[in-house]
Amino acid sequence: MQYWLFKTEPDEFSIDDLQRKQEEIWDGIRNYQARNFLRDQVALGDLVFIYHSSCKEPGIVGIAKVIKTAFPDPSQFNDQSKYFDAKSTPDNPRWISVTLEFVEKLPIIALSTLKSDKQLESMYLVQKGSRLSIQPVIEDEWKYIIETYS
DNA sequence: GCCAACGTTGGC
DNA sequence: GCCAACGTTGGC
Repeated sequence: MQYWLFKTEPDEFSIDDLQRKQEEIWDGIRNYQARNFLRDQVALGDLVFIYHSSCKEPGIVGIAKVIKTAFPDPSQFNDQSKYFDAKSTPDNPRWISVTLEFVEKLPIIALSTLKSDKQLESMYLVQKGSRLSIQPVIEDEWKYIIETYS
């Protein structure tokens, strides 16, 4: 069992949207490091913190579960999509999606809270320059966050 | 809107 | 392969 943190902008797709739809193809990831995690490491049954970014109160807002692993991100072939990539072909897809299922909503665990917690100093999310939209969370961090803040 | 910290592109 | 210019992320 592995743990992850996926960022999303709530204006685009929020935890409430996921709760309403129950499952969602996680598309639009256009960063190679994040893509590599999706392609090579995200496994069936892994648990994911859903994180709201670029919004009034950034933070962890819920939990989801991986119910389908690496497949070509459909949006890269859709020329109507803002994620369309003309250089990607079905034979050699460049971008990868997984499907997430809603598990639960959490009372927001604010970025400022996580940042000020000494126990979480080494968490990737709070590192300077951390920008990855798909990032691993180590088991100790996951359990500590659940026990302390949910 | 600002800007630090990256990531990508493309000429050489 | 180097690196300047440009683009993006995302907190504040």
